[in-house]
Amino acid sequence: MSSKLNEHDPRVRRTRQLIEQSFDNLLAEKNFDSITVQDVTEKAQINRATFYAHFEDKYALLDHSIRQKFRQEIESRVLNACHYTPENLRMLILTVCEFQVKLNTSCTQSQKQFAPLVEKQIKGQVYELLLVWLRKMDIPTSAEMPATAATWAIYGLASYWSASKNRPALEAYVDKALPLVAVNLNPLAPAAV
Amino acid sequence: MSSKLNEHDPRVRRTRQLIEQSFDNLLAEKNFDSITVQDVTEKAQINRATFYAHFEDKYALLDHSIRQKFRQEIESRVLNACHYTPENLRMLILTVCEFQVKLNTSCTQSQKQFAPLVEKQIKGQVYELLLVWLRKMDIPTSAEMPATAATWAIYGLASYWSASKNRPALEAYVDKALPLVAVNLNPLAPAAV
DNA sequence: AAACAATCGTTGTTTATCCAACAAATGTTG
DNA sequence: CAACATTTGTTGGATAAACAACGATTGTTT
Repeated sequence: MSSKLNEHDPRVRRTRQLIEQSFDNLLAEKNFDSITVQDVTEKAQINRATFYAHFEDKYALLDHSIRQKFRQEIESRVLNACHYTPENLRMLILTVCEFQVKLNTSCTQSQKQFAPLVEKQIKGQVYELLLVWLRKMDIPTSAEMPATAATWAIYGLASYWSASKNRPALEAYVDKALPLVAVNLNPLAPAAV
Repeated sequence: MSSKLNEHDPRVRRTRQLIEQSFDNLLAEKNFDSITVQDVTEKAQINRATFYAHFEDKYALLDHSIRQKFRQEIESRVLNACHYTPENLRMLILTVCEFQVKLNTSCTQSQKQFAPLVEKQIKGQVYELLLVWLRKMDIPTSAEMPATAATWAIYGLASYWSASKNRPALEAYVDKALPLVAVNLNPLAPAAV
């Protein structure tokens, strides 16, 4: 770990990418517990010491990987996710819902142990995004509390939906969820969504 | 260029690979003359100075690229190219013939200017390979002259074939060419092939 | 339990790459 | 032709990655 690496250095980007994709490939073969740091570095063709310059250990890599995947999921759907629009909020909720489902279906049984990790990362990402949105709106109150409330609301609604026996259509569900969340982001016009 | 880079260093292998494949991709887009070193390094996401640590200029890269392609062509056909067998010699002749044809057909007009370069690289590769073969045979005479004769014979026969108006079937042609070349590699039993 | 092997996390040193800057050569435009 | 822009090789200094080695855990075998 030592001092921080320069994120803009091409070398750093390269090795990080190599580590990430090697890890992804390994996860498709084995379960997480049986993956060693050596496995990752061998497949990535990088030195083992270099790994530790980027990640504290393989758990930090897992964290980062989950975070990355969710972020990509958002960015693939939203043109400019950096400011609030009702449409962006829709997409955010929708993304969280689908991410939940994907975990329940496409992932192997053995990977469900990471549910709490995933929850933490998703909430973190959502919270950060909502903070950005709120701070760009000129509101008198602080942004932290509305962001927290909205984050938990979104995650809770998504969990509820993904766990439902026979889920309603996603689009329709999100339409109903939207005003419940937006109310925290529109303090000036709470009912008009 | 400075001092030589360590060929076994993973970093060296990586950047060389990046340069090579960026160059290949660019050649598919533009013609060689309009490709700059900057183009290559930008596409490869490496620093321009690093390029010059690997190649003297873009012409050296072209040389290397041709050499590489021909070598791959051989290695894709021959299991163990490191010693002489009649079958390996067959494959070598065959490879040179097909390489010639490929240049005359699939390549754009503008790339035919490199014919002499290609000739030099092919002959170089063939010669090196024949030298290895000859030196593993316990023959009293030196290996250089037989290797030279065979190299030119192979290249000449391949050129002749690829330039023919209506080419005979490659397999049949190679069968006839084989003894003409093998005679230089079998000094002890020249007629028995 | 003891012996053994594999993995871990760290360290000091060497090497490759990055980066910014430069003069020189080349290409382009008016 | 002259002014200008682009590309070319090269340089010195900073930083990331490679490498080998190490003690410390951890896991396995007997």
